[in-house]
Amino acid sequence: MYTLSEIIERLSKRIRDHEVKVTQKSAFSNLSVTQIHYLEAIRHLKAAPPISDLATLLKVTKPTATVALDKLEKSGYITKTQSSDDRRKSYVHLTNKGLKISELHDEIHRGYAKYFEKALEKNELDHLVELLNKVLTHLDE
Amino acid sequence: MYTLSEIIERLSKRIRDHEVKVTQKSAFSNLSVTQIHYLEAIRHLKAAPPISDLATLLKVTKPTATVALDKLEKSGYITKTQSSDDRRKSYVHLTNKGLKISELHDEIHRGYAKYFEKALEKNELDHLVELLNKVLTHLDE
DNA sequence: ATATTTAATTAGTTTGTACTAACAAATCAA
DNA sequence: TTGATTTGTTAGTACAAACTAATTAAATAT
Repeated sequence: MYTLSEIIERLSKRIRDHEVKVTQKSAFSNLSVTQIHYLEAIRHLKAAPPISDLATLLKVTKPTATVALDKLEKSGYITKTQSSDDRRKSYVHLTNKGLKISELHDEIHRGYAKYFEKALEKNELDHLVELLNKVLTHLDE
Repeated sequence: MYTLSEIIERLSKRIRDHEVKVTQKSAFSNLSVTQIHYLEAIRHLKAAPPISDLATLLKVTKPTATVALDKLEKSGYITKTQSSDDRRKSYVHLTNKGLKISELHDEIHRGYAKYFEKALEKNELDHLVELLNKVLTHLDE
């Protein structure tokens, strides 16, 4: 029987390992976890974000984001369009290729969720989801 | 209301961020998360392990482990002693300094556990711990 | 005794991700 | 209009963390 802090440590480590492992295969082969996080961030924002917004969101400097996005553009995962009302701005868009990859990434977590589903009964699982939602909601505040 | 896979994604990301953030402060200032994982691994093993064992456990090559441990030795977090029955072997020990740091690291997770405790009632928390233990046990098999 | 294997190291390299400084171009404010 | 600010880029750098190949020394097997 693990304590809560042990559970937190073990579970987060395992999920991370799983993410890295799956990422370094198949469709993701040439993308790092960090790069995929850029794609995810773009997708989760409603409108195509300017580079600064992405830098802020991902907590990196603008040059860091610029360089990372350059790579992603060259490999065809994103495109940039210049804003018409402020021509300094470049909006970042996912290409179909980029969209697919970022959706595949969600699949990793869904895959991991299956382990939970296997380990628990339906009603236990529902309760777990409920409890964890409560925790997450509390963290969001 | 988040789905299970969203929960997994968000929670593991937050815990990781928390770990990195706390690690880059105070007593940890000059140690990376990876380096702390070496210290943790040494502590969690009963006897002082030879370098090869650590490399295997941490899933890196021996040269990688050697270099990492050299650094930790120079900074005074570990020591090495030559085995008497096989003089090729070097056993790795934590110094007091290294022990303290690795224990402090546990503190990070205990700190994170507090967020859970704040968000939930006592009986909810107990139930959550029970359910997550069931998941972890299933994963361990 | 000689060959093979094992433990650890050294050297050299690669990759990923970040930074600062300096700058151009566009916009905004005085 | 002129100066300050903002957006994004380029150039140069730094560092962690990993790898392979080659080497030393010790132990084991033939």
